Amino acid sequence: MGENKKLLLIDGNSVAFRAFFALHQSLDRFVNHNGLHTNAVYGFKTMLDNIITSVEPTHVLVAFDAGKKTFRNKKYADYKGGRAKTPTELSEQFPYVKKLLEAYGMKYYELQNYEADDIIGTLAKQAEEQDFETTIVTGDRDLTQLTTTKTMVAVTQKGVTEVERYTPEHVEEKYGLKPAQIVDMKGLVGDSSDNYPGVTKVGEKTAIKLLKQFKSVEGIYANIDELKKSKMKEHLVADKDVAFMCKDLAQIKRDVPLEITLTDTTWKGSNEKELIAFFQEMDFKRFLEKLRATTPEAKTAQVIEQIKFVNLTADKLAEIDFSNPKEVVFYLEMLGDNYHKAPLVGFAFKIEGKYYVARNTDLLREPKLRALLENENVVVDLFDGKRTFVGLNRLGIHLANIGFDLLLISYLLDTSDNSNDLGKLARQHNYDQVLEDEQVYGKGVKVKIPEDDTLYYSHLCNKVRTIQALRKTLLEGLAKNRQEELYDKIERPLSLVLAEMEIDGITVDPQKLEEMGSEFKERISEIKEMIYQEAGEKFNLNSPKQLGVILFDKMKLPVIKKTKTGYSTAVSVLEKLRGMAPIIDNILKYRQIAKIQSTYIEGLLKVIFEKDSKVHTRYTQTLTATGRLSSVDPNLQNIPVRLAEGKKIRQAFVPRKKGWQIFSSDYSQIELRVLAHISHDDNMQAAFREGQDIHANTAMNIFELASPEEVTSNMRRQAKAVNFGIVYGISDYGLAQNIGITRKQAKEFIEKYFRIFPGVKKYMKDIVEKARVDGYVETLFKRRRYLPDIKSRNYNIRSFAERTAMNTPIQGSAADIIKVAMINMQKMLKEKNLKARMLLQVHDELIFEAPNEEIPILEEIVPQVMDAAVSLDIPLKVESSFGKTWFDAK
DNA sequence: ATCTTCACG
DNA sequence: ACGTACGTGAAGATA
Repeated sequence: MGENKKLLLIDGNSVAFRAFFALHQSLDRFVNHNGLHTNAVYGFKTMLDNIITSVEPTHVLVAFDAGKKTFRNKKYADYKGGRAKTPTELSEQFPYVKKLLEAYGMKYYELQNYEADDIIGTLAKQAEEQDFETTIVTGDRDLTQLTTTKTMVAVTQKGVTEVERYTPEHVEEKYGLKPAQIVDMKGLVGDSSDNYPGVTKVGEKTAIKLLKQFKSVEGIYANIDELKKSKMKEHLVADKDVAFMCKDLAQIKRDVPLEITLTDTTWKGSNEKELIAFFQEMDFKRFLEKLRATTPEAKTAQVIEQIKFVNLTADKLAEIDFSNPKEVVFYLEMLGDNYHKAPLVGFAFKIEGKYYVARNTDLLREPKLRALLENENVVVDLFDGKRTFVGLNRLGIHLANIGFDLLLISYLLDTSDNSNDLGKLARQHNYDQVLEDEQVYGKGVKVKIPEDDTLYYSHLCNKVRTIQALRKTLLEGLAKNRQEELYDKIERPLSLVLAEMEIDGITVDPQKLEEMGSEFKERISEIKEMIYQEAGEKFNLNSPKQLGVILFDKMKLPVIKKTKTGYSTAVSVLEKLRGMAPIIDNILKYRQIAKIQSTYIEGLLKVIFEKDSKVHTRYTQTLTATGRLSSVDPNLQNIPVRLAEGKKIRQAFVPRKKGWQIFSSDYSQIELRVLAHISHDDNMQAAFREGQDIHANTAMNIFELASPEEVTSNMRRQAKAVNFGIVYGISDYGLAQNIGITRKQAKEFIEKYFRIFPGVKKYMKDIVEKARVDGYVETLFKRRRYLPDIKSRNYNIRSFAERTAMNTPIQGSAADIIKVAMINMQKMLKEKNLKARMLLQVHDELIFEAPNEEIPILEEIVPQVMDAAVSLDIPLKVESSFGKTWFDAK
């Protein structure tokens, strides 16, 4: 029986200290939702996992120091004196380290008047007598004195994951001493962190030499006369009392009157449920996921209270009377991301306290249910209103009144944590009575709806319950942030506007794409041939790695930039190599056309819906950190426009009917106008009020010109880059890179800029300061972005957060403005009974299709509505155009 | 899954 | 001294 007993003893304080300082540089990133620092807990946990894996203990005890004073202070009042106070960021974590241990099912112990060392020493001795194999983990090398053939001491290295294992052999090898002599060495050398001095001028080297000769402190003094006359001898004689006292202090006690026995330290493993709860409290998301993924028991360990539900059928529906419901919580399930075509596989709802659930979504078309969803007086709470609206629309049902949208509100509360999975998101709000879809449906190619009714129906009902459970807290959060208006007046109505735009889709002419495709295909193979000729071999042109070998190894062209994995072959690099070899121009041309071909011709063709020859993008409303939309499947916000070849793609985007036009309006320099508004900069505001060309104006100022006529196109181009730089949170380096000037020149530009626009300079300073104080920045409409990195000690991380602080209110407010315009625009089109449809949003422009006869109306009302979206200190400016394709609307 | 590149505002 | 512009999505290669 004896040979299997393995005891693990951990010096809790020492390991927590090590963990804390090992992760000190990322202190700011380890903060949970309650503002608690968690780096030491995290490091401690990592250490525990490692040591458990390697030791596989049967018994565990974690010892802590109890209070400040111990018996050693009676012997030496200054023991551990002059120590810097434990940082509060660490001391606040000790209770949670203990909580972690409880979840791990590990005993911990502390005893007044003794240090953790002494508890460990005592138990190690007992373990020795009872034939345990013992491992001691600590950050303190003093404990190596406890090393024996049956007791190994693992001392944490720089981090906490690596340890140095001390066996008697290793001690011998490292110091040339027996473990028991470590105390003698301490007595001679002293310990600055424990604040006892040792013998003057005796360090580790001298101490070891002496101990090799005389075995112990006692031995040294018994034979002190044998030593030759030396300064060292004088010190030894003078500090004799000190040496004995220090040895005594360093000696770990092995007979502490413990109230626990080794039997009490028996370890039976961790409590999964408690661990999950604990990780949730700490916001240890990766550990949580790992736990769920790797331990099958974890799934069952998470107790989810079973919901009683009615499995709805047409027959049962007939018996139910939804007398006069005011409110319903509803969830529609689809299998797949693309809700324009994903199979509708089930639904669940709660009404008047009861849950109903079914697989067959056709039931929703039954008059009773349809009436419920289409009733304007019934508020429907849900998760992802846009998705639900589009899904129901496919059943011919028009969802009338959305109340609480869990996904949308969760995003508004914190734009940076934006999961689209209900279960994942619920856990972020500390609610765990629902699984993630991946856990129920699987992932990758194996995704499927469970055949087991109870399992599946419970999951759907759990989702409904989650929506209801989180409603109150999240709405309170919204109120606390004063974001009710942002939700009620902007995001919620916008979700429906977007739904309609997505459902409408935009017509794409596949023949046109095919036509262009075959043309590009020919050119690609021509250029390819030329490149292979010049390279002298064939290779995969799409591989930056292989291209790098050709250019930099074979052709010996100069390396301009490297990436993590090798040579960079990006455009900026190739441009610098231009003229050195004709191959470069061909590569650039190849890249340009290959991109158009693969992404925009082939890519777009793949996503055209057969039945209507349209593409139906999805706008992600809850993704970007700034409040912008994004567009996927296909992305219609990055259709080429800058270069002539790519721009042709736009010829394939056509109106849905003959005799219709594509109409487009865009905000001119909206971000700079927003900046002029929020910075209150007089000069910038004046420039906009006077309707000046802002970039030319900037050029005049930074180049100190007397009149606008002196502004050359190059000056204007550079000034424009400066303006962009300002919006992005300027740095001299970035600007220099961008316009190919020296960093010094860039710096001068920026300084001049700030002299001309002092209000802007002040804004930049103030907003960074605000972010530091509040922890977040806001847009005009109170959209919020948290910036914890702004306090980072890491220059790069902090600088990035500072630029973000400057940029987000600008980019985000511009996003707010166009969102308002979209809502008003859609309303206007309906009120005026126009056939025109709003189809696309590309950050600062709106794209419509309309019959010819409505074009003059749009020309009037679209700019009007966009203009009036918000009232700033300065006017907004909107420019419009139209044509028979998107290409022609320029 | 991650990296690199490149399309857009 | 540090080493970047802000915000996105898609394709293809490579591990």
